[in-house]
Amino acid sequence: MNVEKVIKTTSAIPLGKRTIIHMQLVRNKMDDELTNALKPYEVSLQQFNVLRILRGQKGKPANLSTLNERMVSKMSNTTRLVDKLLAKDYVRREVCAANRRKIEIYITPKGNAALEKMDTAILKVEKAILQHFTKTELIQLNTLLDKF
Amino acid sequence: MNVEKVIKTTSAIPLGKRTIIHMQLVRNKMDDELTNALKPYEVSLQQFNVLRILRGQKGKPANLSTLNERMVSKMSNTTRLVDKLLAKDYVRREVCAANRRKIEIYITPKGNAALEKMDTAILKVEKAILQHFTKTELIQLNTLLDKF
DNA sequence: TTACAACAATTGTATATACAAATGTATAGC
DNA sequence: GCTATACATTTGTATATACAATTGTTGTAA
Repeated sequence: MNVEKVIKTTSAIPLGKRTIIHMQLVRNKMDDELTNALKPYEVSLQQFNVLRILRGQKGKPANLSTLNERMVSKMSNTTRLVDKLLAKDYVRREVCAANRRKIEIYITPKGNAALEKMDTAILKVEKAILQHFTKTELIQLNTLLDKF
Repeated sequence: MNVEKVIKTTSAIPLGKRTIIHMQLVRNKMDDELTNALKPYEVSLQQFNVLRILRGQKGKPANLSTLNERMVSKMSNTTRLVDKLLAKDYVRREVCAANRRKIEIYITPKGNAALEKMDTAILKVEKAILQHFTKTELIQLNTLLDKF
């Protein structure tokens, strides 16, 4: 992906600015492709992320603030996001018996089954996105990203 | 920035997935900081981007589809974005005489003056974001990003 | 010249997100 | 036990974005 071509500019961009724009362009592209892959399953990237977190709990519930902490893109409004998953029967919510302020959220078998299908679609896109990278390059990239 | 810490997970993430998450995290962070830097000027990152494009036109107007092509994050609704800039007197819009379907958009002196102040704020944030990178590392990062 | 397709921008509508305020619950200090 | 404070979630509201349909304009081919 060439920055100058994508934003159709001829003038030279300073290295710092270029790097920042580059990061934005790549993430836009990634998000587009991931979102499209999820479209047939009618879940957003955020919802998919929450389902993955819940699966990672291995039966243990997660409450809203925990979900929010672990989400890739934090958002102020996890309640309404979970509402959407609830409407699809992908999650179950219960008031925590020990602390009635907390809400415990579980993934349902239906949610798990849907998630498995999404996994396949996502994995395919991930491979496509990273197809031009060798393992060494990916490690190198991760090392550089750590510096942010 | 450590992926595992940010999303508070202990389980190992496969290299590919980790890279993609990493990119998202970094861009979230960058966008947050850039958006905050622009907050005092009451413009969004998108609006700032449009102003910069218009300045780059050096007096020549840009129409909406041109703006959209050059924006870092393309969006379907450039009309309303320009409406906002218009409301602040940062831009001027005219129907193109040669092709009345087209709208010509110019940055105003007021827009230019505001943009200059924003530049300073943005430059400061850009430096902060990239403070841990050497020039060589930035070049290396850009080369890797080209592979997407 | 008229009919039709392509183009450029705008508008309508649904959905998503950000931010602040409100609700209900638990905890700590007196 | 009572009050104030902190906590966890929910709700209200404004703003942003995505997507489709519409409007007005131009170019073209019969």
